[in-house]
Amino acid sequence: MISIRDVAKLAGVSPATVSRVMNGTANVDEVKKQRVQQVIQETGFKPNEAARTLYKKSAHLIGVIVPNIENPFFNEMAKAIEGEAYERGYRLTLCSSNDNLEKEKNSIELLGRMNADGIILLTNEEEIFDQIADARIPVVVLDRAVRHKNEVASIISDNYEGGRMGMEHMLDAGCRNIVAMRGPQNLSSGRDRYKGYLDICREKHVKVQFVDCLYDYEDGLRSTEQILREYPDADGIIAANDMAAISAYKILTRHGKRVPEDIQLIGFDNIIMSRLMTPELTTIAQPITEMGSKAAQILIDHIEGKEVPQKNIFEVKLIQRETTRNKVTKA
Amino acid sequence: MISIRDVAKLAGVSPATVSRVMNGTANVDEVKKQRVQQVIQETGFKPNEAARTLYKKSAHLIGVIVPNIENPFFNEMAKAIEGEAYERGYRLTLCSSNDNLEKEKNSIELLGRMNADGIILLTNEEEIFDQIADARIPVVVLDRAVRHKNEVASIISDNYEGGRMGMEHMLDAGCRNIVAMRGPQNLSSGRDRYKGYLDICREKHVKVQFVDCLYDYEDGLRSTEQILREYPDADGIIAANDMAAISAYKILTRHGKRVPEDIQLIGFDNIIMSRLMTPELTTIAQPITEMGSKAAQILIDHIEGKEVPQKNIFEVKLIQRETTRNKVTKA
DNA sequence: CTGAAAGCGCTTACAG
DNA sequence: CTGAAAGCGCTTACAG
Repeated sequence: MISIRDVAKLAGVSPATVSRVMNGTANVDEVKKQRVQQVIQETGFKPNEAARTLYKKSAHLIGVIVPNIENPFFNEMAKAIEGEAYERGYRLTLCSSNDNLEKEKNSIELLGRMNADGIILLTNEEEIFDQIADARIPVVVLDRAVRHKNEVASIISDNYEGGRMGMEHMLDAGCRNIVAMRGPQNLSSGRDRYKGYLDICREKHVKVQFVDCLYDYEDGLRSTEQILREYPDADGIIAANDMAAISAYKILTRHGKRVPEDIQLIGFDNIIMSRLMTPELTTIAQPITEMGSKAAQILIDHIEGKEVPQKNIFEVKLIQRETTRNKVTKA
Repeated sequence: MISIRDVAKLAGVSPATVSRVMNGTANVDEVKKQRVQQVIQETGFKPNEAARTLYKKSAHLIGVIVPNIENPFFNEMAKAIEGEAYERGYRLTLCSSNDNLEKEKNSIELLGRMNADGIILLTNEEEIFDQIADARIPVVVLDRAVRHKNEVASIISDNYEGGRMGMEHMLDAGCRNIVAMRGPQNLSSGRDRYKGYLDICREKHVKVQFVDCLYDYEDGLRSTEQILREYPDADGIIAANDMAAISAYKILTRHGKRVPEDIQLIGFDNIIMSRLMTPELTTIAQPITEMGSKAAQILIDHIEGKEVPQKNIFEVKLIQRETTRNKVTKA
């Protein structure tokens, strides 16, 4: 492999000068600069990042830790993060933790050893923050509201408002017997959505009816069965998220219920799949791509020494599609 | 940050000895070893990977380049790759190229500069191989049949046999007017699936009917419309892949066609979504996870100097679900 | 503007 | 078994 010394020799300058030309880090005599650039061209010299990293203690690397990269929600986030990071000259290294705390910890340790510049965290393990503090790497928390020392910022959408909007829409759509799936209560998104739902119930004097449900397909199946058992006359389901809504649609269909004629259904997130499925899913949209980009942007801004907003809350909005009916005017 | 010299000092040995203890690369006196390990424990010393990389010219890093990480197929592959790589002590850096050749090239160049040990390639840009040759990094090609110099191995499933199986199943299911979506002909998977379909047509004396279709949702929509226009009496569609089948289902439903009563539908790939959708999709399954793992395994084996099989072809199999009917016994 | 020198934090021949 | 030394390939004070 050709090194900076080789280039220097060929161009008749010192390695320091070559470095200065490459990085534009100081003025260099124009003709020498030309010569250096020419030699770089001709030899196809590529600087060794490891050497650079060793000196600068920065690998231009961002670690992204997601619970499961297969999940469309994280997946779309990851894509947005990757896009933004790439634009800014950072690479991304991925860890799909699969709820394996050991793996998460290992990944963070390794990130430290690799001189990663920052971490974007989409998981919720409290324990992990010690590890992060240890590695002394700035972290941006995405879709989670945690408070911790090296946390630079958090990016989240307005789940509370989304919870309200979902319930309001079901009421507007004419549902009179709504059951909510309450999302995981160890996550702020689950808590806030549920709180929004509750507040509308109170304001409109509607009975609170819910079952618990995780954010995944399997548990969506289970909890829909539970709803059908415990609330056989339900005419509306507010799913914990889109994935659970996909499960709900399947179970409802299995039981011969038509959506939205017999029972209406709303999701949360607006993952791509919600639009691909048939019927298309009504849902509360989080701006997933914007949130992912923002996370990368804020982290990199911070890495580069800029001042950065700590709390970043994105608006959600109702996207009405085919699993709920249009607003019915009261008789 | 604490370095190997600090550890050495505290343990009363030389840095070389600490290195030997950490890496188990030579015998070290038992009591010194104990002391070193103790100091490492107490100080929480973590070796700097950049320094190690600089010397060894290996970052224990694998680059994965996919056309689009959002696509469930690549996504599931990526997860499998990540899992295997992690087990073997390699990290993974991700590039979602979005069919941007420039980005792909940049990524590969950067991979070289970062001392990446290998690349797993899921894209099909011919041009890119020059870049790879330039970077002198071994590459394993996944789901693509390309032949090139630094290509260590290729992993692929038996698309030809899958093409045959799909068509045979449609015939068995009682279809008499089948239309195939012919996948992208610049990809071996598209060519081979189509070839399998053709051969069954010939063997069974069935008319060849097809439209062209890319592997994505949008084009699936378009090409299904085309089928309905050009072959209004079709009673079976062989989709280019599962994603296109998802589109087809939507368009068919829009046109008031029931699946499988009026028209039967089969996909290809067995992405997770094919099982989540309602009705569940009949499809030809590729062992996506196994293929991803294998790719990582083979690449790492090669990196570590082992001999490795060049061609790796995985079997496909029919998974009959709800969009086709059971075998009808001939009258 | 520019080069010689030191240093980033490891690893591994080389001697002993 | 073990340490001193050199080297991996850069970057940046420091002098001039």
